[in-house]
This record gives sequence, C-alpha cells and structure tokens, in this order.
Amino acid sequence: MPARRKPRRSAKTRARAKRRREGGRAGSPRRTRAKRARSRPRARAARRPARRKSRKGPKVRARRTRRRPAFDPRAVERKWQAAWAGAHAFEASAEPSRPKWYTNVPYPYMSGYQHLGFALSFLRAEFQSRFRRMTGFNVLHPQAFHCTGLPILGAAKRVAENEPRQLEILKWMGVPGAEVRKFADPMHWIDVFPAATTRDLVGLGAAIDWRRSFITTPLNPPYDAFVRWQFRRLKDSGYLRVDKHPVVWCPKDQAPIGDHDRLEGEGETPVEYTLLKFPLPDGRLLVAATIRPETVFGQTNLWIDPRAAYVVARVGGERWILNEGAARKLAEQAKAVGVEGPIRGADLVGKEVVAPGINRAILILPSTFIDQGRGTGIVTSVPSDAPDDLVALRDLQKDAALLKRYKLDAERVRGIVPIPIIRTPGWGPLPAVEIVDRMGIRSQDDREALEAAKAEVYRSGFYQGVMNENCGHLAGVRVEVAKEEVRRQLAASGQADLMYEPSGEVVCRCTTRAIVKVVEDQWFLAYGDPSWKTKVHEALASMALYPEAIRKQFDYVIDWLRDWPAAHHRGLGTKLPWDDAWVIESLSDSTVYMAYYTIAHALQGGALRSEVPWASRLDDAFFDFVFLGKGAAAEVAARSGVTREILEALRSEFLYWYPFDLRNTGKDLVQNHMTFCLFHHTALFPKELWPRGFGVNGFVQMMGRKMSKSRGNVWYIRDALREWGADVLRLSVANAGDGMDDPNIDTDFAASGRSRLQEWYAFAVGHHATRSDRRTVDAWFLSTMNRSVASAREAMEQMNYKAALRHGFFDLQAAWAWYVRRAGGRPHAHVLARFIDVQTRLLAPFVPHVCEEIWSRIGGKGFVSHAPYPVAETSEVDVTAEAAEGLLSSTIADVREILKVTRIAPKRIAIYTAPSWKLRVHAVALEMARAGPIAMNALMAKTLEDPGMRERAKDVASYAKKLTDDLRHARPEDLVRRAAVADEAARFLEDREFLARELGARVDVYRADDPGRRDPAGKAEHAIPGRPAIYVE
RNA sequence: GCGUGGGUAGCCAAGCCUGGUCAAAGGCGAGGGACUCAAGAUCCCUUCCCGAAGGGGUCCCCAGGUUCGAAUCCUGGCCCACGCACCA
Repeated sequence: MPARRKPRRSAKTRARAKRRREGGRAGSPRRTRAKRARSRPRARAARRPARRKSRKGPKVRARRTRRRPAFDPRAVERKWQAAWAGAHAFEASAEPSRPKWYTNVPYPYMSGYQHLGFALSFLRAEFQSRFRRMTGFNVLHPQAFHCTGLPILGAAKRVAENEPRQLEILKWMGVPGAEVRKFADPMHWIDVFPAATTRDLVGLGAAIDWRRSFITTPLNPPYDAFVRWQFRRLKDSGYLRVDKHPVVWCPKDQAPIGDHDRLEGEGETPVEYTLLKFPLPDGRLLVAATIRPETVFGQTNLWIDPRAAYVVARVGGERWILNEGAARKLAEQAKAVGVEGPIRGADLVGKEVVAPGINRAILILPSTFIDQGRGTGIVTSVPSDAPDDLVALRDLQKDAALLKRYKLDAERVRGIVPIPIIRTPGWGPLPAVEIVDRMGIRSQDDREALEAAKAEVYRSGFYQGVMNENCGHLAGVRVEVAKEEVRRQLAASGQADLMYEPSGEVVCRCTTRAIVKVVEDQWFLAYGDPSWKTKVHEALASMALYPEAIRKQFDYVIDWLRDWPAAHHRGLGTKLPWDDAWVIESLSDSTVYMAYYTIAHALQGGALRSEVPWASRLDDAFFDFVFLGKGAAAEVAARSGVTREILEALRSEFLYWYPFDLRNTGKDLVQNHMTFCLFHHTALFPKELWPRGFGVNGFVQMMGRKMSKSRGNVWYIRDALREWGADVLRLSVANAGDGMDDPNIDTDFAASGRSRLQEWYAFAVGHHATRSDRRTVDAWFLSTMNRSVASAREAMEQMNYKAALRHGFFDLQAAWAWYVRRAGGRPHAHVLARFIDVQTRLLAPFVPHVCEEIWSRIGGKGFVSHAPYPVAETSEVDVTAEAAEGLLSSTIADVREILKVTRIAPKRIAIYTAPSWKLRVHAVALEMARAGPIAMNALMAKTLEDPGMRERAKDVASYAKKLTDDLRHARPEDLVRRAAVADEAARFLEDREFLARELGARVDVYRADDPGRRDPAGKAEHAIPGRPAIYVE
C-alpha cells in the first residue's frame, strides 16, 4: 500500500452520514454510498484487453483509496479465501445421514493459463455447488488438471526451436523473458500451469475440495493405474477392438495430422475412392479412381493424360498401371506395392481395355483435365453425368489433328455418345450435357466452371437420383444406395479396389502435402457398436440436462459416433497395458475419472503427483473392489498394502458420492468428451451409477464478440481478477446469459455491478431509521420478496443464473426502492432486517466474498456459504396487499397518462372510487364466475333482486355486460385478486400524501356515490371496481 | 449436404413448451426531471405511431393456415450461428 493520508470525508459526505445517524432517511440502498465508485475511467480501461501495463496510475489509486475507506474488495476477498481454507470449509467427506450433491467440470488442459472460457464453465458449475450446499446438501466439488496428449509436447518443442509464434504466445500470457527458455521442457509446463490454475481458482473464490486434485499421465502413478484398469475392463467387455484405420497423414513427419497441425485443410477427412480395374489384353490393369462407382453403367471410354508419366506396379498378384504418386499412397494404405518401371501415358492412348461392371471394350483416349495429385491419374469417362468427361470428349471429337496424332479411329471416337443412366427430378436424361450447355463451358481447361458444374450435378444426382432401366438389377434403385452396391459387387468380383484420399487439400505445418495412411493395428473404442449405443441412449434418457434443449444433440451424437481410435504413438499419457508401443489418447483416458475424485484424497496424499507409497503400486484388484465391489476386502487390502479399514472406507466413499449429479462444460465437448463419458459409464458401471446431470453452455463472448487471440480480446482469469476482483467477475459471469446461446460478458455491466455490490454492502451494514407500526406496504414488500425468493430458487435449480440474478437481486432491489419510497423513507425494522438477511443469502452463491463480509457484520452464524438458502414463506404471500399496491400504482400510471396527453400542470387531482351498486354487481359476478362462465341474464336476475337496483337497471345491464366479457377468461387467481381490495376509497385515503407527493398536486378521494363529492366534469360515473375515475384540474 | 439451436422494438435480451392477463419483462443507449456550485454516481419519469382524459392504430423474419382469439400452435419459404471427429 502506498503511503496515504488519513481518510477524510468531504463536508457533504459528513452531512449525509449525520443525516443517516439521525435517521433522516433510510433511502434506497443505491442512494447511500454512491460517491466513491469512480467507475467511468475504469470501465473504459476494462474495455481494453488486459495488457498488464499500469493502467491505473498512482493518481487513480490514491483517489480510490481515499474515497473507499470502509470496503476494499481485494482485501475482503483475500480475507475470506483465507478463512475458508483455514476452516477447511469446502472439504467434503461422506456423511451417510446427509443427502449429497456432486458437481464437477472437465479438467482443463495445462498448456497455458486458463481464460474466461474455462472460468465461465467452471463458475456455472460452482454456482450450483454453492447453491446446493445452501439447500442442505453435502457437496463435493473437486478439480484436477489435464496433461495427457500432444499439445504440451508440441508447444515445448516449438519453444525449443524458438518458433516466433509460440514465443509470442508465452509473452502474451505474461511469462517473463527470462523464464521463457524453461518452457522448452514439457515438464516445466506441468509444474507451472496446474499451480497457476489453482491460484486462479482460489482467487475466483472457488469452493473446491483441494485435497482431491491431481494431474493426469504416468507422472501420477495412481491415476495411471486407474486408466490402465479402465482399459483392461473395456477390453474385457469387448468394447476395445483392433482394426485398420485411415488417417490424414504427413509422409515427411510420418505422423497423423490433426486439425491443429495443418497449414491448410482444417476439417478435411479421409474419403474412399473406388479403384476400377481396366484389363489390357496383356493382363495388366489400368486403374482409375472414382467417387462415383455407380456411374460405371455409363462408361464410354477411359482417359489418360498422354503427357503424364505412369508406372507399372505389382500389387498383390496383379500388375497395375497408375501414376507414381498413387503407387506411393497405396503402399501406405495396407497394400504391398512394388514398382516395376515407368510407362508413358502417350503409349497407352488408343489401346482397348475392358470396362469393369459392364464388361465392354472401350478406348483409351487422351485428355488434359486430370489432376495427377489426386487418385491414380487415370479416369473413367461417363459423359452423361460428368461434365469433365463430356467436355473432354467434345474437345477430342472436334480436334482432327489430335485424333490423327494418336492414330485414333476418328469414326469410332466421333461415334461415342453419352449413355443415360440416372434419372433425377428436374433434370433431363443427360445432366452433364444439360449443365455444360447451360453454363456454356467450351473447354476441358475451364476448370472453375467445370468444378461448379460437377458439384451441382453430383449433389442433385446423389440425393434425388434413381438408376435407369439399363443398369441391370440396380434399375430403379436410389443413387445413394446403388453407389454402395456397385462398389461392393465390383470389389467382390475383383474388378475394383479401394483407395483413400483426403476430402480436400491438406497441408501439414511442415508444408508437406498430406496423404491418407491406413494404420494397420489401430485400437478402437467401439462407439459404433449398436448395442453400446442403445445403452447410452438409455443412460441419457434418465439424465437431467441443463438446458433441456441439448438433448436432441446428444442423441444425435450418440448415433453419429463411429469407432474411435483410442491410442497413438505420440504424446503424454498412459501406455496401453498390453502394448507399450501405444499411448492412450487424451479424450479416451478422461471419461470416468469423476469416479477417481471420490477416492483421490486418499490416493494423492495432498500432492498433484502422488507419492503415497501404496498408491503407486495399485493394481486392478484395488479398483475392482472400490468401484465394482468385487473381491474380498482382506485379500485386496493385503495386495495393495493398505489397511482393510481404509479400503472399505474408500468403497463406501465412492458409493456415497457416486454417481455425480452435475458435470458442466462448454458445448464443444458435447460431441466427444461428454458423450464418451456416457459410453464409458454404461460400459463399466451398473445403471445406478450412471451420470445424473450434464450442463452445457456456449462460448464466452466479451462485449458481444468472440474471444480470440487474433482479436486481442482474450482475457485470462488472472487478468479479469486484477481488473475487477472475484465478486464482480462472478457477477458478470452469472449475468452473461443462460441456455445454449453464447454468454456475453459485458464490461459496462461489470462496472455497474461493482458499484451495485458496494452500494449493497454499505446498505447492509449501515444504520437506518426505521419504524415499528405495521402498514399495508410492509405486507406488500414481504409478499413480493417471497415471490422473488421462489423465482430465484427455481431459476437456480435450472442453472438459469441470469434469471436468478434478476429475480433475486435486481427485481428485489427495485421492490425495495419502491417500498422505501412508499414508506416515506422509513422501513419497518423487521422488514429491513429480513430484507438484508434474505438478500445476502440470495447473493451468496454468486458473490460469496462480499456476502461473507456482510454476514459476519450482521451477526450471521458461521459462513454464509453454509447458511440455508432462503425459502419462500407462503404464509407471507399476501394477495390483498399486492392488489392494493397494484391499484395504487396503476392509478398513478393512469393519472400520469392523462397528464402527459393533456399537458396539464395539475393543481388538484380527484379520485372517485366505484359506487356501491357497481361493487355489488362486481361481487356477484365474481361469485358466479367461480362456478364457471357467467350467463348475462343470470347475473342480471341475481343483481336486480337487490333493493335499489331496478331503478338503474339500464346502467346495471351495461356494466354487467362489460363484466361478463371481462371475466369470461379470468383465471381463479384473477378472481381472488379482483376481490382483494374491499375498500378502495380507504386505500387511497391512507395514501393520499404519497399520491400527492408522487403526482405533485393535492389529491382528493371520493366514493362515486358520495353526495358530497366534488365532481365538476362528471367523471365519477366512469369509476368501476379496480379502476377509479380521475379528474385533473 | 447432414444435425442442432435461433430470427422479438435503436442495441442486448425474456416471453413461445402450457394461445387470451402482451404495445410485449429486464438491461444498455437516448431524452427529461430530482439531488448538486458543477461533473460523475444515485433516484424518478419517458422512449413504435397518433391523441388536449386514462384512448386508438400498427407490431414480435416473410407468406399462408388453425382458432372466437396467435409473438406463442401448424405448413411452406428466407436468413443467421454452431458442430461434422481421432484432436484439446
């Protein structure tokens, strides 16, 4: 702290304090301490991303210190964080007599400081933990750190190589220049970031049981053993399988290229090409690649680029002709390929080959459109449906010189015509002809137009097309189906084979163009298994989802998942127990570790990397016992080197906590991690231990924009804490938005939230003038407060925090402001105390630090974090008081409306309440409405029985008509409300002074049938129950 | 293309499932007022159009439909966001 002068208040501030002491007015909470917030300049600074420079100069700091003598959020936050830690406030153990609640979030990956994205997903879970704790649950909320996989290794390697971008990232995160070198070692990352994340979370006020924290990978032996156990069990269950697997592959690095390793081609995946074999008379096979095998029925010729070089290669027992690139690719795709020698394209032109599928002799013709980097460099020609083929054919047919050069039979070539093979709605028999003519494509070198044409024909043909009569037994079959069928049949008859290519151009970070490799002995998790999927759907069906809207997405993902390669040869992680060469991939090792948390405090011994001797030698028997209840305790204990008591305690601890009640995450994990989590739970655990709830949120935005490095608006948790402190940040996160839309952190809201919290603090601990006589407004406020409590509670249960904040904070504060105004600045002492108590507890899950501080000062017992969440007292809900207040405010609104329209500056305002005969009709109508829809004549008959009614039967009829219309759709509670204010005139008389103050004029109140009323404009006759007549002069 | 979610006043955003109480909550922005020497903060009022009496008109992406009645239900269309994998 810099040296500072003794806080000195201005004359004005002193005067205000004096007023307060003397009970001049209680004011609304927001009025009392408005001065010191100074949030303008800071709010502006907050709009910039945190570049940790000294944006708050000494001047600002000094002023702030002087102006805020009583409440320093940072000090308060530190104070209570220390108090919680000292009291072990959030360390949870099994207590069989109490209901439990178990929340967790996916552990974050340790390749850097955590930013607000993680903070948001974490806090949405943490709010729930704190809320549930206050509603009486024994709450477990642990947090671990993920180190498995490639990114840490990759980043460390890039630091070692001094890659500028990587160094820039470290600098951006705030790593001092001198420290950067250390990050060349992956272990340094694992030392630094879990500790840093822990500090960030503590600073955030997270209510975590830190005894259960750990890191992943073999660096932490018990966790490593746990993952091995999991994989052996999965293998036993038959959910782990070996198979071939195509991956996008860098031939230079000899490694698969994930999306993040690509310079180009994000999202591209391996696609299957059908290799069609065209025998030459000598038995060699020309091999063409296609993604449209169903078009074999329309083949007219084969295309070769006469300028290109091809090779003859021995593949299996056959001799294939294809280009050299294709030979190399096939060698990576589980085929034995031996190149024998070159062969020129030009030498093949003009020969005859037999087309597969149709078994007809066709000519090999020259063309220039073939992409030699894709497929085999040889293409079969289907001019009916392939624009490329059609245009190339036309080019050739027109080109006598070319025909002559290759000694082609001009007559035969010119005789080639497209063969209609597919019928597509909206298209003629020859789509390629149609589109080429429509687009006016003249040459096979007009690549752009041809690509567009191809895409259009392909799309409509694939989804809507049906095979023609000339397609043998596939006649009438949809293209989508026929495609697979043709491929299958040709492969079975040896006329076709398979080749993979990336679905689009992919370039590795090392600038090499990617190919597809088929990995031979890949281990898969069999997510494609239909019976497994069925169980997962079942698990999902019994879960709570927040928001419910995400359910369909989960169901879709469950069906969509195929077998997942679960291990690779690089990266950090647990080795496959039966094959050292494989490392379990990071999404696969992190699916059921929520179970590990339940016993982690014992296994970790207080360290992220366990050094507990017995825990570093765990075998499957231990986990079988603890998680599955298998085996004999004594025997397992003896093997593990742990006492039987501890072992059995761990078993019951697991059974107490499991399954978890809520796991919350960003929506990016829905289609992998969260769904995997379900798969693995159904595979390993009995039904009663399957997850109970998932929460999903969108991606955090700052001021309506996505947070991204390129925009320079990435906020790390530490930056936000420095800028706003924990409570303001938490409040901003709670207010950022519910549901699946991207939540938006609004710095303007943060600024005003900061001052609102300060106002609230000052109000809650301040002194206020009060009174002890009961008034209608007191009942109104208590009633309103209880409704707020009920709404807030319901919103909390649904994880709708923005709504909870609105009900439980903003609306409640607004109600208080109205109450104080209505009460002439003097709240009832008990109401005031109730308000402060309830408001503090409603806010506690969101802003626990300031609430603890208030709680301790208003005499709360223990931590507010452990105090009961407010319960709506139905006995305090007072419909009469609410109706009375509603009548008052709607009358004020009506008067204002009149003043606005007439632009009268009122000297006097008269209010006329309904005459007794209307009250009578109204009462009778309400009575009848209770029994069902009112019949007009019945109402008339009933009311006219009363003395004096017959004389004004006409008026009665017209009012009764209006009423019956009005009440036709009234609900029971409307009837109660309408009946609530028995004596409206008394109501207004009681509040005459208030009305006069609000409306700025004298207010007179009359009953409409009061003979002594003053009614120069004859307004009184318009008065009806619930709507007094008004006269302004 | 497939899947999911969505399009509401100047902007953000609730309501839609369970039709009427909806000219449609709340926030921001804007205007006016109170307080103040003043600014900020705070509080009050206003903020679709018309209106010298609390009223009327037109509205919830577009076009149809169901209904006594539609922001809400149905059909069709247009547009936007996210995901489509082996990776955190």
